Amino acid sequence: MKDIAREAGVSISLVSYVLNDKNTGRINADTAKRIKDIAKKLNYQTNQIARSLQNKKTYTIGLIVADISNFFYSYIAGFIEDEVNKYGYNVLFGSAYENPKRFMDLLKVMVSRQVDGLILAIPDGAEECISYVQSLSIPFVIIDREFPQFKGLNTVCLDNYRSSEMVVERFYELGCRRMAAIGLDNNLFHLSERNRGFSEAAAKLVGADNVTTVKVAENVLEEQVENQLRAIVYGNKVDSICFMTNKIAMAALPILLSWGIKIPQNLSVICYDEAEAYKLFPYPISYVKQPLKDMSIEAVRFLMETSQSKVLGVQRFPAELISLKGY
Amino acid sequence: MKDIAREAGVSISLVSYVLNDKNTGRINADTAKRIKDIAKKLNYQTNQIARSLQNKKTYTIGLIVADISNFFYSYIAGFIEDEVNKYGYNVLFGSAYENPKRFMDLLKVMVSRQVDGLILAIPDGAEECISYVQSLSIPFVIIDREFPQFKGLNTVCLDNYRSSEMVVERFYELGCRRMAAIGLDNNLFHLSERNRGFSEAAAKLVGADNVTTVKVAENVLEEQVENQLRAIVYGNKVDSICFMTNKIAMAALPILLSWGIKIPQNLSVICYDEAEAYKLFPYPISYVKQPLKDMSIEAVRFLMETSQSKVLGVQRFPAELISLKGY
DNA sequence: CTGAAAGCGCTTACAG
DNA sequence: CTGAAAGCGCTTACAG
Repeated sequence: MKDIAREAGVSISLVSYVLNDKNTGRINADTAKRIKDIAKKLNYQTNQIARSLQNKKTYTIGLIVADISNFFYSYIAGFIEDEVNKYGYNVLFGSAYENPKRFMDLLKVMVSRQVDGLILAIPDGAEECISYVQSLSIPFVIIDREFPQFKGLNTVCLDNYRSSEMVVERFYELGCRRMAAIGLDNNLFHLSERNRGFSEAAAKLVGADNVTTVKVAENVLEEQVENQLRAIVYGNKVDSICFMTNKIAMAALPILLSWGIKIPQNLSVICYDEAEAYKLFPYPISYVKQPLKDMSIEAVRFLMETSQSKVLGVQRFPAELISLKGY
Repeated sequence: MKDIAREAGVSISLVSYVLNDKNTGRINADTAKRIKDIAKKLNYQTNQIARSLQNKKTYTIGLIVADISNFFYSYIAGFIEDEVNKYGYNVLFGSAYENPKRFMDLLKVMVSRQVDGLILAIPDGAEECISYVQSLSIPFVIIDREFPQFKGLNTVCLDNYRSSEMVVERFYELGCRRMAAIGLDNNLFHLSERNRGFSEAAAKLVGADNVTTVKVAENVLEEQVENQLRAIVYGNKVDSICFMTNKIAMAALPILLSWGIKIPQNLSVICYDEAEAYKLFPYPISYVKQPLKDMSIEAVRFLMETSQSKVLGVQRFPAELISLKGY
């Protein structure tokens, strides 16, 4: 800006006004044009750092996901990026890998970088991070997960309870009367709700004796999925099974395939989350689709309009049950 | 910092020195401890924006990929994030969606945000962006793609020519004598090299008459893949086919499946890029694995050590041919 | 219609 | 061992 001012023979202030289209009414049109031309000639790009320091606004949204290389979060990241761009914002991202300490570190980095808002997928066991982020004056919204023990959190997530009720209802329509679900063994509330929705709806429709629900640990997922699957399919002789997360589905489906189990003749299967991979599976896979785009848009919209300090509360989005090849 | 200084009864300068562990030798240990304690009590986080303005260093790397929701780039993004974190840096990312204008806009945003380095997957037709980024004083490295018409570019990519030679050699070992490849119809050099490597190696081994190579347009990929596949498989009666990008593979495999084609009995198939999805395919899929982690690490390493203004040149990483279920 | 000045929150060379 | 001062590149209220 100093260079532009010198070359145009005006003050830095004036350059600033012109380049930001402020005070346009009172500025000589010729001078304005001259300044703009020089700026273009010099290939001037605002130093956003300096501007941010003055404005106390960085036009940056911090996004902390569990793992950017997981397609669930990379989809979300893509939608969020597209959406914040519409408002002239950019995304600073980080993966916490479900690690509370790493999450806290990322949070502090985002804070020190003065992000204007945060979108957070908070890991299991990071409750103290919630208190911390609440103590900040940065607007934030929690995505995908729920923490009901904290009041007044702005949250965008799936209606998890209802989503697994839908799964059960579909199984029932298909004539299934012995249902199973494999879920993840952790304390994340949204996953408990999924499990609860399944168990309660299934018990009501076919009786608790005909419902099997098991949980597998994340760190030995492959191995436990195989063992549990064997017990459920060959032991309990169920006619339907729901994989409650996409990772479980990706571990379980190849095993069913290797056992020569036919879907849906031998077993009805419904998975959570949309995956391009289902296209490569030789049997039709129904799945619970989360409206990730709508959820992302809502999260961003809230942050952008939060200056009016509105409250979002917990927004639970309805799931959609998709039948890939119609069953 | 002002608050800390006031509470500690010292100057802001001193607080700065202590918090940054500078001049440690000359500072009273007690004073230092007192300042650090107060900082902790006040939950002080440096304002990186102010620091960056002064230091002319933002500790931010700009990453522009084609599409963050594509697993190829989300893997890269994950690796790059992990790696830059080791140096105390963060990642500002953007997806250009293969659109040169969008790419240029993202580039300018990154510039105005004073990123310390750039990692770029430059789209087809964005050559003028290269001149632009070269005119800047920001170190940058191109990832995945090559632009040989520009000299002195620092590039990290696959040894694409050699990779498809390997594919051909594998087909040949398997006894295949009529080979085909489906590639993408654009001008990206790295993809041409893949195609060229395939054509030349195949012509040498089985004669040009026994080699079919076709290209499909990105925007009507699904449809063209189906048509080309029909012509190749039923018309040309090839015994082996290589899908030159992961998108082509994801479009083609379900079609082969629906036609009841058995792999490798009826047709040998090799795809580009590692995809979790292959696990769900009922036949073994061999694929060309790019060492994305090594490539990401190298790109970051170069940026971090570029202060010594070294030259990287074009680093071509060797591909690995993976047989999922050994064929 | 335009400019001088203060200030955003830091860092650091310099003086004491 | 510590502090006053200048400055990073902008913005904006104020004066003229």
